[in-house]
Amino acid sequence: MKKILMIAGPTASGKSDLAIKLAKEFDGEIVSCDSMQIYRQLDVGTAKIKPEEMQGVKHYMIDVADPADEYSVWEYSVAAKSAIEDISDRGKLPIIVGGTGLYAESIIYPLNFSVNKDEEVRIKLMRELEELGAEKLHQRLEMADPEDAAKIHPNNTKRLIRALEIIELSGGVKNKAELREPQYDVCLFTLDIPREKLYARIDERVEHMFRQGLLQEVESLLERGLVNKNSQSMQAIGYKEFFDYFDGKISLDDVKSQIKINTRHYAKRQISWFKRYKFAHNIDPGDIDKIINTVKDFLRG
RNA sequence: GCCUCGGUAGCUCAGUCGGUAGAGCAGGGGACUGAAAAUCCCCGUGUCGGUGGUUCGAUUCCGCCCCGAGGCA
Repeated sequence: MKKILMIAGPTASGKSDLAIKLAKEFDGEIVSCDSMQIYRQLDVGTAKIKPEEMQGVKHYMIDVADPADEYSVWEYSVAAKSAIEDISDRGKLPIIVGGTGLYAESIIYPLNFSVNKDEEVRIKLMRELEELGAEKLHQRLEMADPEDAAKIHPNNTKRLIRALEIIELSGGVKNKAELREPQYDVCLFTLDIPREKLYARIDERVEHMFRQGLLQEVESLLERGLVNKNSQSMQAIGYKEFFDYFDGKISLDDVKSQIKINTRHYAKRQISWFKRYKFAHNIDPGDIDKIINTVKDFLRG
């Protein structure tokens, strides 16, 4: 199995900096694992690394989709794994970096499904949801796939619809995660810094984004017609909060504090997600010597 | 100075026809391979502004006081 490094953890914990250090130390190349840095033109709000900050280290899976595109784990997984192969074949160390748990999951374990999407079916299901209610649809899922139904709360209509959509389109049941085996030899670091410090860094980062012209970035995206309110990319924190401001419902200060709050919530969810990887090295990103030694051991082993 | 309306959880507010109170947000915890920066679940005791009085019992009724908003002067 190919050896890869993976750096995960909450937003603003210092993943990118650490990744650059390790890439230089171990002759690595970086594969981003971030569902929003995928998009071109979403630079300030996603805290995307700037070309000059890359310090000559090659980056993959950044700026690979248009802001109006819908992107999915499946697409990510295929492209990211091909980048990993490429890096590895050239004798360099692939370093996967990012905070999107599901995307990270798709690197650690193989996905056992492919693209399966149909706008018509989804619209039909959403209409049914309105007419019949979530309870009824959940019961339908229970008939088709009791195991899956047990895992999806009736209030979680987004997941509910997706599950039914998959069943309708595939004519069967959803694939189960339990059957999967790791596809790489992964050395995973989950960055861990005290909550208080993390929140302070988040606040600082949001302030910085505004200074860097976040408002202008969002306005420009809209003015050029590159996105609309419903674009998947506009669901990102740092973007979606502006729409109420454009509608005159809230002030710019409200937008800013809402972004801070949403980012904290997001960080919390990321922390929860990454706890599932019991094999991870939970570590302070400042403890660089220990990290480097851990990587050395990993590469020798 | 007088009148009116407010003063209840960190914030915004609901409520108690008198039996010590509850939502949203914030905060905390969690779930999650198919839209994932998405989506969803769980967690609410606080001198109910202060002080007297009525009452078996007051945050709820009455008096006074303090604070805030508005109106009349």
